[in-house]
Amino acid sequence: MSQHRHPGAPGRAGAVPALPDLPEATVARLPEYLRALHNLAETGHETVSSEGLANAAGVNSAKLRKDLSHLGSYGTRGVGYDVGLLIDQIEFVLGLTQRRAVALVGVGNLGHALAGYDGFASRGFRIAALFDADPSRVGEEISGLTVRHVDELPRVAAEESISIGVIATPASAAQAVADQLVAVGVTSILNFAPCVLSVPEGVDVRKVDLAIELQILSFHEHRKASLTALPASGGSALTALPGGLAATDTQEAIGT
Amino acid sequence: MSQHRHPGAPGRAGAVPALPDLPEATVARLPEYLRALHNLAETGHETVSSEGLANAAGVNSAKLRKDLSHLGSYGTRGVGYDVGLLIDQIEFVLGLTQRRAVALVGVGNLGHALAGYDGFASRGFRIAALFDADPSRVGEEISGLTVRHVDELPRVAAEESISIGVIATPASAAQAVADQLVAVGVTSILNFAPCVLSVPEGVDVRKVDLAIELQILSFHEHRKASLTALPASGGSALTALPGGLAATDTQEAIGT
DNA sequence: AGGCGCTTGTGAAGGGGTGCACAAATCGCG
DNA sequence: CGCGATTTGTGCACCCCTTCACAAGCGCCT
Repeated sequence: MSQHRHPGAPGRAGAVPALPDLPEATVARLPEYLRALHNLAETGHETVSSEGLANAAGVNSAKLRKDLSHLGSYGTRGVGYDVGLLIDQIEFVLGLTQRRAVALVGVGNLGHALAGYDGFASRGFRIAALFDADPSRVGEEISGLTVRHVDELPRVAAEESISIGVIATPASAAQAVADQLVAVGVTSILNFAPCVLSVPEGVDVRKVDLAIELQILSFHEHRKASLTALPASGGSALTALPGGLAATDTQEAIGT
Repeated sequence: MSQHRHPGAPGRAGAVPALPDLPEATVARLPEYLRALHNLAETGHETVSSEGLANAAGVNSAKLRKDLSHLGSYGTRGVGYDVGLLIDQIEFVLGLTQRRAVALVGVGNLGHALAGYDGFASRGFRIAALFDADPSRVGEEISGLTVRHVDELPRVAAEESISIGVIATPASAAQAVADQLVAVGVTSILNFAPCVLSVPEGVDVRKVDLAIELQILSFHEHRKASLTALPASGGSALTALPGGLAATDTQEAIGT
């Protein structure tokens, strides 16, 4: 692999640039490894082999080794990886050494659930503020936080250092909210509204659309149904799956 | 809902299987196109160019054309695509001509929100039943549905034809629920629990992990921050990493 | 009728990701 | 102290996907 570094490191040999630029696919898997590692740590494991960790994370072991090699992590040949060390490394690379503040806009059905979701807190995030445009919702208390009007966003952003904005509004309001978030300096947005957001360069948007996931499953369901209605010998789609590796091939690549 | 319009069905006798097998990446984008098309239809558009639709869906126009060509859809050169026709074609391919029944297991924080999410109903799905293992939750009414105990799943599955199972339980319960779903014949599962599910071949699992999305954003946020604070500052946070990311290995082979 | 502008559909090139297979490295044990 | 068992790190080949660029097709206008 050509280890081309950024063009701006002339003199210094050995001076390591800020972060290795990881393949996007690797980045998407690191959180999964991290979760598996925490499980292992809690059950008392001190080291783990690539095979074991890959298994726990639901991926191929070669892929896992390549992923970890990208971030320069050293395992020990013949032994495996040090669980604690690996956790620290991945958390550092993912920028989780600081607890990031999240602003959640839209406390409807979904927003309520997100505000109360303890999976955020347990994995390095802190919901710092809740917003809604509906005056009748402002003032409501959810999970110890008071809902504020979205117009207060600038003031709150000045106090707290908002790292990520989460949009859980109806689609019709999402773009306006995104604009407001960008205006107060938020450069990472997680969008639950079913619509395309346009944002300036340098702002990252990830989208989660619950209905889309169902529609993708629906496609496979439809395909499976149309296959069983096909050839003779009652083979059924289960035995007729193509290629060698039919198992769990959907369990990945969400997003991008 | 519309009729049965199989792409290329008339005239071609048996040579073509019921469904073209689309690239997975294409399948994942079709729902996005569908949503954009519905928006266009509501605003009175009868046709749309690949450029226009690609724009509305947030993708490259060449990619969109290739995607649509995969499902045999005809646009008209010089004009574009017929919006209504394209909607029918995509809905057929995705298996949305029937309204699919969804069983939701786990009515905690997230499950509540999913049960009330109207984005499902508006896009071809019907939540047919709610389940939970907690007896204190059984009997509760949510969005017009009564929560039943998860042990009733077999009986309900016998009445309703469950197409997709959604798991919104804690991670500790997810595998058991998945097993139960598989046992009653569900072959598509959407998993919100942060864990890896193992299922038999032929069962599709898609996973949505809200915290993972935040962690991916956190990575990019971290990277952006480390880039702006770049050149002369030798230290950076790198040295804070236990074990160090000493990627100083110049182990490049002699190649070329 | 014929030409012109617009748009689709696709061949081909390039990039990225995946998985295999193996050499290199490390540990434990005799 | 050296050997074998074990496991990492990675070169390589393959495959999928993306993107460009362009010929072919269609409607409209003259």
